[in-house]
This record gives sequence, C-alpha cells and structure tokens, in this order.
Amino acid sequence: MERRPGRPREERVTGAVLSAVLDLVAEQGLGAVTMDAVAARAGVSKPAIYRRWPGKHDLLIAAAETRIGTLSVPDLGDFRAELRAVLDARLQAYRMPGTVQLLAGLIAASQEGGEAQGAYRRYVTRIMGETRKVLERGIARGDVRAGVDVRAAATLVAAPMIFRLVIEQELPDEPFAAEVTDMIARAVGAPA
Amino acid sequence: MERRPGRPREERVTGAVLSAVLDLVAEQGLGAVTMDAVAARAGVSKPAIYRRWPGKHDLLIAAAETRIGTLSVPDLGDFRAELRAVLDARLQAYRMPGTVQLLAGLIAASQEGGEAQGAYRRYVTRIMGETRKVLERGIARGDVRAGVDVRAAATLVAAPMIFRLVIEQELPDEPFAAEVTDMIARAVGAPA
Amino acid sequence: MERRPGRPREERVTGAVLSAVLDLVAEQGLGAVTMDAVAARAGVSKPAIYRRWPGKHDLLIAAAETRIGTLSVPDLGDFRAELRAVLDARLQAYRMPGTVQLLAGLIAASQEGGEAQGAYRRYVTRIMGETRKVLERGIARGDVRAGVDVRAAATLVAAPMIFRLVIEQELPDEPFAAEVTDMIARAVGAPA
Amino acid sequence: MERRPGRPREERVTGAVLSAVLDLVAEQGLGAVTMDAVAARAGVSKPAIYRRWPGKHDLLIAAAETRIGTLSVPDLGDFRAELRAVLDARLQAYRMPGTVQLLAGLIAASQEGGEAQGAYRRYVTRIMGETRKVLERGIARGDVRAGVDVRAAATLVAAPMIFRLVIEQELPDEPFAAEVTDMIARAVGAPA
DNA sequence: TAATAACCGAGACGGTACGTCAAGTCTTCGG
DNA sequence: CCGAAGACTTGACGTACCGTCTCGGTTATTA
Repeated sequence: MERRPGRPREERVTGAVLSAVLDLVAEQGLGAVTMDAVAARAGVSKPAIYRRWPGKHDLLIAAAETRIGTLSVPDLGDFRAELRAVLDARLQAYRMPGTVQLLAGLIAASQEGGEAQGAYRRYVTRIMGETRKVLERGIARGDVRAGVDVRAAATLVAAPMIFRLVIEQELPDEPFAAEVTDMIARAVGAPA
Repeated sequence: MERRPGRPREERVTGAVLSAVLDLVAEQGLGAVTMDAVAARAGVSKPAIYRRWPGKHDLLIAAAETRIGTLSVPDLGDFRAELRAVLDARLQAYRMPGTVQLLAGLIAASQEGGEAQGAYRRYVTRIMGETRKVLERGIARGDVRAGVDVRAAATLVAAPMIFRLVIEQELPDEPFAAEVTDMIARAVGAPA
Repeated sequence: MERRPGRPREERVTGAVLSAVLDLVAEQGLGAVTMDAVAARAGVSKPAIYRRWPGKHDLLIAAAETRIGTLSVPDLGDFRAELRAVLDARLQAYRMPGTVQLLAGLIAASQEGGEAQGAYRRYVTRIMGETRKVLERGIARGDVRAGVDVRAAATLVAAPMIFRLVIEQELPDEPFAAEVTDMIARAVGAPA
Repeated sequence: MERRPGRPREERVTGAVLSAVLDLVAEQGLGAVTMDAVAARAGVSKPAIYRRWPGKHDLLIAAAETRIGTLSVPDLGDFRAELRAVLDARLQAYRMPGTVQLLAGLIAASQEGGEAQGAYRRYVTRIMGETRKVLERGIARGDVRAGVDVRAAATLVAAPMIFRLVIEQELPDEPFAAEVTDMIARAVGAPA
C-alpha cells in the first residue's frame, strides 16, 4: 500500500464539505451554494476545498453522487417488479430535500466542459447501468421483448421521473411511478 | 391605439438581443452568455435589455422560446404518425446548435424562483400541451387506450428526447426517435 | 473640452479612497491597509478602486503623494534660512501620524517594478526638485560654494530626516533639524 | 558545555536558507521571496526554517546581516580617510545584487512591530556603531569639531548612501562617495 | 541496546488578502 | 422617453501566501 508523503488529508474535511453543500441546497436553494458559504458551514477553509475539487462544478457533482449513488436491484424473478423497484428507489432519492436544485445545478455544471464533464459522464453512465441490467435480465428471462433497443429503453425508464421533477418541477409520487411502470412494461414487455 | 409619450422602443433591439443570446450560446457555451457580452454582441446597451426583460433568467427563457416555440401537429388520422411528427419536430429543434446549453441554462434559471419561474412554468405547460392534444385525439379516435393517464403519458413522450440530449449529453437521432415512437405506441396504443 | 461618453467618474470616490488609506495607516498601521478595508472605510466598492489604480502599490504611492506633496520655499535671501525652511516643512509632514508606515510601504511598493515604479520615480524627483532649487539659488546668490555637486548635496539634505524616521525609527525633532541645518550649511556654504 | 538531547540541527540548512533568500531577491525581486519559494530553493522544508527564525521578518533581517554585517574601520590616523573607508565599505555592500530589495523588504518588515523589531533595532544600532566610533576617534584626535552632535553626525554619514540607493533607486558610485566624504568632512571637520 | 527527543522532508490545514468578474442599477449625454 | 456608454454596488470567484500541524522516518544522546 503506497503512502504519499506529507500530512495526510483529513477525512473530516471531505465529508463536512459535501454535507455542507447538501444542507445549503436543501435549506436555501442552489443560489446559496457559495464556496465561501460552503467553507463556513463546513468549518473548513476555501483552499482545503479547492485542494479536493478543482472547481465548483466538480464539487456539485460529487455532492450529487452522495445523494443518488449506485442503486442495486436484485433479481426478483419478474421484470415488472424489478422495474418498479428501480423507479421506487429513484422516488425515494428525489424526495429528499434539495435534490431538484442539486440536479438542476448538476445539469448546468455539466455544460461547462472542464474536468467536471468527465466525472459527470461517468456518473450518468453508472446511474443508468442498473436499469440496463434489469432490462437485459428481462430479455434473458423472456419477459422483455428480444428486439428491444436496450439503450433507448433505459432512457425511456430513467427520463420520466427526472423530467417530472426537474422540468415540470413537480415531485413525482407513487401513482405516477405506478403509471410509468405500467406503460413501460407494455412498451418493452413480451406479449402474453 | 394608445401611444406612450417619448421616443418609442426600437424593434431592432429585441431581435438583436435574442439573436445575440442564441449566437453566444451556440458558439461559446452558456458561460459566455453575459449580459455585457449580449449587449456588446447585439450592439445594444444594458439598460435597453433590462427595459425589456427583468433579469437574465427571463431573457434566457425568451431566447429558448424562439428556439422551441409552440409546435402544432395537425390531425393525421393516426396516433402513431402524429406521435412521430411530435418527436421529429423536437428532433429538429434540438439539432440546432446551442440548444443543449440553452436548455441547461433554462433549467438552472428556473430554480431561482423569481418572476422568471412563472414564465418558465407557462412555457413548459405550453410545450407539453400539443402532446396532450395528440394523446386526447388518439383516445377520441380509439387508437389510444381509454384508460391512459394523459398527463403521465405526455411526460413519457416529452422526457426521453430531452433526457438523451441534456442528461446523457448526446444528440438524439432518427433511429432513437423511431425506437421511442415504437415503444410509446406500444405503451399507450389500443390493442389490436 | 473633450468629454468621454458614459457616466463620469464620481470625484467623491477618489478622495474617499485616499483618505481611507491615510486613516487606516495612521490608526492601525500598514498591515491594516487591505483593499477590502480601504473599500469599506471609504464606502466604496473594490472595482471602483481598481478602476482608478491598477494595484495596491499604485494606491499607496498616490496616497503618499497627498501627504508629502510638492513643497515650495520662497526666496528668503539666505541659504541657511531656506534650508531650515525645507527641513521644517519635512518635519511637519513626518510628524503626521502614519507617515512612517506610509513611507515604508512606499519603499516596498516601489521595488515591484510595475507601472507603480514610474509614478514613484516621478514622485521622488518632484520631491527633491525644491531642494535643488534652493541650492541653485544659494549658488547664484553666493552663499553656497560654486563647486558643489548639486545632486549630491540635495541627497545630503533629503536623506537624514527620512533616515532618522524610517531606518532609525525615531521621530526627527527640531534640535535634530537644527543640527542638520548647521552641518549642511558648513558642508556646502561658502567660506566667510 | 550543555548539549540538547535529540538530533542536532543540520548546519547545512541555515546556510542554504540564507543563500536562497539572497538568490531569490537578487534574481526575481522581493516579491519572489516566499517562504515556500525559499524552502524549495534551499532544498529544505518549511518547518526547518521556522525552527530557526520565528517569522519572515526575522529571516529577512538575518539575510540582510550576512550582506551588511559589522564593518570595522581601523584607526588610520585621519578622520577623512576613515570616513571614506566607511563609505567605501558600504559602497561595496550595496553593489551586490539584490541589496536594494533586501533593504526595502527590511524596512517594510520593520514596521510590523513583532519580535522582529527588536532584532532590527539592534541591527541598525550595530551598523551605525562603527560610524560613531570613527567620529569619536576624530574628536579625540582633534580633526573633528568638539561641539559636533555625534548621533546626528552619524545619521548624516549613513543616510545619503542608503537614500541614493533605496529612495532614489540609483546605485551610488565612487564619485558620489567622494563628494559625500568631502561635504561631511567640511560639515564636522575641525577648522584649519 | 533500547528508548527518547529533536530533527528532517513533504504537504495539508486555517486564515486572510488579493485581484477579477458578473449582475443589476444609475447617471450622463444626445436623438 | 429611448438610446449608447460606462461608472457604480454587491458579492462570489479562484489563487497566493503565511505560519502551524501532522505524518513517516532519521539521527544523536541518554538510560
């Protein structure tokens, strides 16, 4: 195990900063997420933040990752059930205060095209990976049509919840998740 | 016809400003859309801009409206065809340079919650209205299932294209539109 | 009379900033002369300061100029009297609170070699000009030796007071001025 | 002979640091004399520096002392000759690259009023001590007027060279030294 | 021989200031 | 009243430096 020389970074700082970002977003919205405010809230100096993340965008992405990390759906033996599980997991994540603002900030940040963009791309890929697995499992199992374009279908699954939340600015609820589950099951499910 | 006293507003300004916003976004990205930059590019003074739009957010929304304005799909006698028409119209709009950044900026701006938010909401509602009409026409016609939740379905239609563009950061293409058309037709179409 | 377009600069700002610098130096020393502190004290914004002076060094020089501006000694008919007048004028200037710190800051600032250096050089030249005039007047009058190197003599006149103040860190007093007057009069005066 | 326990300090460090300060000042000016830069240049760590000098000011003073250390003028039997020897010694010291900046830095540092100030005062006193000795020797010998204020005269001797260098920002040369010698000899010398 | 204490390089830390930039307002002039 | 031009406030940005502290490791003196 290689060890870099010099004083090691304090773990406390990383966690405190990310928490501060989430708190500020939840309590006062995206506009309150100032580097100074984050530093003050976290009880940390600005340079300590910039040592970890090259810019505000990267920090936002990192904060978002702690919110909507990798979710993992086990094999439930049924595509519809797994699909619902995926959507329910998202539902929970989106219900947490500040998630909308965080996502909105993330989207804006991802357009700048610095080092942040790579991290963002990897993040999105990772997020959608589980949905693809569920679809592929369904195909293997036979309750998803063999001809389905998996990538397009994954988009169809992931999009509505975020759209409702971020574009329509309305918290998606369970009836909505149920409705989406039903429609997508019809869209990609194997005919009886 | 009432006439305010003093020098009337020059029509030239409004157009020049909106064009400047679109140009800047397309050429240099969202970060280049500064009020000063817009003013300089449009050959216009800043006060002239603020006289027309109360803030940057509103200006962004106005610029977005010129891009993805109201689209109107005529009755083609077939839901699937009309759905495809809706998606193709979006496809064209999204293909124009700078649309991604514009949308991203719009999303970020919409979170601030000033006067702009109302305009944003009206804009989104208007955008989705046509899709709802198409769905309702399909129900009336009988080629869309009667039990479909129209609002949820409208979200299902609008979301994938924007998601692919803004979240996945990939330009949606015609095969994708075709695939989505097919899936949604299965999702909400009346069974044969 | 040419008039630049746009809103003219407020005279208030320039004066308020220079006063703020002098006040801060006098009250809390050189270390308290922060651009933020100056801005706050002057009731002015930082950009307004940077519009007028390219950096902190230039601001310091400008502030020093208001303190030890051009002094003018009239023809008193006697070299010794005029010499004493020059030294007394300096004495008064140096007695004002904060002058030491200001001079020390000036010296440090003058080493950086930006645009500030030119201003500094002009300032020093101007300061020493009056002393040279006094010397030249003395030569013409005959109570200063004809062979005296005027530039060297001017340095001999200007140096002791500043040295005592800045290097020895002691406020020069009248006995000191009298002693210096006497010694320099002997050094450059014409023999009786 | 008391010996502190633990690993003794490496002599190498002290010398390397002082050299680094002098080199940096000479090559890139006062602004380049950063504690980090000094440490890097000397191949030494920052704590190793702070173990030896309590702060930057003290380090600057220490560096200056290596440049303009104690000079000792032997009894040459003649005031004028000794005076010239003093000024020539200074001339040599001032000619070394970076001395101006070093002095300027010293002056600025001496205003801060920490622990460094004491060291600075002692340094100045020591520097001027030799000049006082020369003057007192002259009085005893009889080639300096008995009534001369020794302290004021010492200032008169020390000031012009530094003033020319630091304030006028011009390297004092031998003609200047000769001229100053002549004038001061007239100022304080005993009449023939 | 082992323990201890002070040293060493490397580098992260808090704090504070710097100089810049953008948003939105205000002021001058001329049309 | 509208227009351009540009100065203004506010407040955030990202960077630089200072002096301290924490590592892992080394070197000498003491037990």
